[in-house]
Amino acid sequence: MFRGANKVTLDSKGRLAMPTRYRERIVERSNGRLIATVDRADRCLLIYPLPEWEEIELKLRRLPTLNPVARRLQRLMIGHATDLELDSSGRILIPPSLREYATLSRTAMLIGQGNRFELWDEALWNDSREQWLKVDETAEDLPPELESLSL
Amino acid sequence: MFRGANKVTLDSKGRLAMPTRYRERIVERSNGRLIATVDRADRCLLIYPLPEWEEIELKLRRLPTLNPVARRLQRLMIGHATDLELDSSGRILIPPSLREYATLSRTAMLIGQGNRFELWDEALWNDSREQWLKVDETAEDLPPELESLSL
DNA sequence: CACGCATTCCCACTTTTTCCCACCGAACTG
DNA sequence: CAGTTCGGTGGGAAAAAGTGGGAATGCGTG
Repeated sequence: MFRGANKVTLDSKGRLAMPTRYRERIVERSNGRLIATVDRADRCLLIYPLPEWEEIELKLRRLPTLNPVARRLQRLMIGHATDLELDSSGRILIPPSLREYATLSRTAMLIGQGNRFELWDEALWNDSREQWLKVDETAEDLPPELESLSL
Repeated sequence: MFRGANKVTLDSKGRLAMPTRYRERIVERSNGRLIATVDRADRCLLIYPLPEWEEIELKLRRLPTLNPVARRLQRLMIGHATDLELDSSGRILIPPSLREYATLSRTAMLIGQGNRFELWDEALWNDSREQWLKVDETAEDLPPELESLSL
């Protein structure tokens, strides 16, 4: 599983050096093959090892094509899903369109999230985090799944 | 399967270079033969490898002819279906009538959607995408298939 | 039958992408 | 404290992909 927040840099060609502690696991899990796509809610990218992604894609594709909500989700997620591969120096190349979507500049944050990574522009990540901390969770109605959550 | 968003250009003759990463798969799947037709809901084109299309056409033809909705779907989709073929440089020629339907100008987006592609005018794609992102999905009634979806 | 328009095929140029190597800095080790 | 190794970074060269134009072929028309 992937954990932790890493400050990473995108060079002028859009390449990103995957932190070494993840490399071995990525190679053994998917032979270095990854899929990047956009996040539906936030301006960040989601990066999955290929096998993990294929499960998700299968679920998405089974959704009814004529349903507008499902269609929207398919277009965003499958429509932006791009194959990436670790190069000989353990870097991945983020294509321009995805870079634009997530407003990625030179410094970014790579966040481990279990079966995937999230890639955020550094400034946006910091701002968002501050926002999340400000929200008073107790004032909200928690969905039932969270009521019983024990951390 | 086809995924990802590709910026493509239609030249003055209406030709579109299929991104190379898809070409091999298209050739082995259907010997380079594709079908383009119109989308029911949006001003974009749908492009299927021939065998995939034949399945779709079969499903459409099985729909009850007396149902007006089904009839409309048949007329739109089967009625606009056009044979395309990859030429020696991996390009397809989009016929003028379909170009008009999807208001395609010089720059377009080719979106992989599993068993098919969608072809959008670039500006329309960008606008639509922004619209989709603005919608707060949680506020909508999600179809039951989506409720439990974990990405 | 001849002419003109439209389509198709093919070639060549330009730009982009990919691959590879070399350098720099930091950290660890002897 | 110096030497060595490893991770990160940048750039350059080779390869591939995209783009446009021109010639040839086919079709419809006058």
